[in-house]
Amino acid sequence: MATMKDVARAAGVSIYTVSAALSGSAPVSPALRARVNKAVKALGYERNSVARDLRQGTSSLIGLIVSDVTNPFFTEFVDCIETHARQQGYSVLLGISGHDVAREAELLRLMRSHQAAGAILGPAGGKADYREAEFAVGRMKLVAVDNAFPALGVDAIALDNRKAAALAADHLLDLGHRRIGVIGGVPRQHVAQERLAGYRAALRRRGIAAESALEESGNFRMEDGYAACRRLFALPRPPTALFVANNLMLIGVMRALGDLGLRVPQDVSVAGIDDFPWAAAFRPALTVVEQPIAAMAQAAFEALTARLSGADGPPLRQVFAPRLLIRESCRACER
Amino acid sequence: MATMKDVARAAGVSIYTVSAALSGSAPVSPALRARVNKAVKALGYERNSVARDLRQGTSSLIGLIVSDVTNPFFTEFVDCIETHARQQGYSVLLGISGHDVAREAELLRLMRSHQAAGAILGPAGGKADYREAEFAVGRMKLVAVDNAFPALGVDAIALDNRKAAALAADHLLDLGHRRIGVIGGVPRQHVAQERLAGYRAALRRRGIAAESALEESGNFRMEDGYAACRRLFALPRPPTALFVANNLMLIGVMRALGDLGLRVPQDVSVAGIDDFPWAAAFRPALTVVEQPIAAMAQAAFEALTARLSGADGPPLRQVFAPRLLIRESCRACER
DNA sequence: TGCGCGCTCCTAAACGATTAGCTAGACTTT
DNA sequence: AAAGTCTAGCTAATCGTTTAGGAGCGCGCA
Repeated sequence: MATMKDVARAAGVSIYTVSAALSGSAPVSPALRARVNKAVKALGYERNSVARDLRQGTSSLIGLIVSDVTNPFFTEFVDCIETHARQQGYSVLLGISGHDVAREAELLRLMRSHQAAGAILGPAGGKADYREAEFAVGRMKLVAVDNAFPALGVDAIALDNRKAAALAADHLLDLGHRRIGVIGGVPRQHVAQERLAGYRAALRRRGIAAESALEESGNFRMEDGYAACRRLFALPRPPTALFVANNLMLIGVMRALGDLGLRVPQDVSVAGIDDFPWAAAFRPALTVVEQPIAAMAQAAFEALTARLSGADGPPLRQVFAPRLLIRESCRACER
Repeated sequence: MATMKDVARAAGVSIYTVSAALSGSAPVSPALRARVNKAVKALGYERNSVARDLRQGTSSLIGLIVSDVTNPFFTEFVDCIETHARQQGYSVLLGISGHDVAREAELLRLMRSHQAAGAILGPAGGKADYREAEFAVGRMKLVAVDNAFPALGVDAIALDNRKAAALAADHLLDLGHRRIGVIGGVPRQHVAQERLAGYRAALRRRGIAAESALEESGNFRMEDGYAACRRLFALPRPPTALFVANNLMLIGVMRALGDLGLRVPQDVSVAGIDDFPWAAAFRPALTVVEQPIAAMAQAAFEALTARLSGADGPPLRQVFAPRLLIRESCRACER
């Protein structure tokens, strides 16, 4: 509540001196510095960042927009970004888009309006959604993560999603499965398209024709995985194995299989994308493709700070390698 | 980048008129309003919240400090709060304290400095940590959640933690267990103390003496649960059942039991506090005590907005009732 | 002594919005 | 027609910082 003016008066110096003493922007004699510090303590003064930000024209805020915090990928991602941000003196403005492009745009507007220096986001849409986009407009630097693709025109940090899907699919194929159901993600999103493409490519390489009845998709949420799984097993010839495009849907699938009385891996083999802290504690422990989340978060943050400290040039794209974690949810096909 | 001044010039009106037209703070004729709107669109003007906040002396930011986002309780809590906040026109400044009181204090300072209107937090410390606290200092309204207790001097939203622990412990006792190991939380935290007290009270009511060797504790994280569980089963006479004070440690426990080759519930019964989206998909499905997270988040947010709209009076305390979800991880004691 | 240089510190002008206080015109009222 | 009442819009002060531009002082050098 006390302002610099109050501190200056109490210390018997000018506002300038207080500012200089506190920020170190100009030399201040030890005597005055001591008086200032004493006054600061006495009054319990705390700098008003809003005034500072107004004057500086930018703030120490960075935006962080994810489509769904309850998705363990983003949960950990948020955790990592918050840590980096705090260590570098930034505060995090969190937004959750719920896979909704309009909400995402609104959040970006809000963050611009708060003069956030930059933002890291997992875009909610695909190529088609950002035609007329007020996406990278303004001074705010943007870094896209996860569902990131060149057309966005901003730095992008992504997994090699085709490879990730192929890793899981190949594992199932190696075990002899030929009817592999897939539960893909939000069809509009690039990340989902890539994973589906990776799955199809893996089948094609073995000369197996894609069967559209085996291709389901959902919105990356638990209930979508559940529903899609029920649909697949209502088929006249249900699959012998399942590839699920993300962790949340994988959980839904496990629940659905449990409800259907199907055992994993005895009756059905299941592999998914996205490791999560619980995957190994499951019975059966889940075979999944892991993303290097911490490394991706660090890369995203560093890409942002690089832009903030003036780096320009064309948008950069960093692709990370997925890794297959073979646990217990897949077994050789017996049919 | 365009300012009100630019808009005013483009529309041929004064800054006042632009402000009035955009905020509706004073009547503006349709003609001028239209000119203003046209200029706004043409220039792509967006209000600078920083300037507005400086002038108003407060901002539309609210702080949200949790000890650990990767804890599903807080993950969902953050999700709920963000939703309410966005709907009410607030933006969320996220901080993660990592159960560290100093970091929490630093985050609060930061948020005050950003002129946040208020903050919702899951305090990292216990009574002892907030002696000299600069806790509720300043104009910023505070609401405490989860590890909330009267001594904080702010509105508090909490679970009936004793009851929650007793619910779990009684369930195990009803099944005939007499050597029930407990893995408690951060000992410094009120929430952990209450849960431990609830467990002890349940034993006492059955005339069972507490045995300190069976009382372990951890920092509410997975690895703590894992380690504590290993210690309990290294005992000469290990427990026949386990009560685990939170979800993350429960996962750690399940992992540890798996590594030890112990089956749940055949060899050991396990009950915990905190339901989470995966608990029911586990094999065995986990018996846990559920907290009404959404209701608590709503209560927290409403408590905050009530304070923001001027409600004063003594700190309010709202206590929520826990609910036992009996699934498959507990079984009658055979020894 | 006079000049230049380096320090430390000050004064005052920004930053971009909100808003109190005022004015000019239109409309009533008598 | 004069006076009063509204209304819409303007001017200028204000929020709490940062910082350009300058002032005063001490010191060294010619």
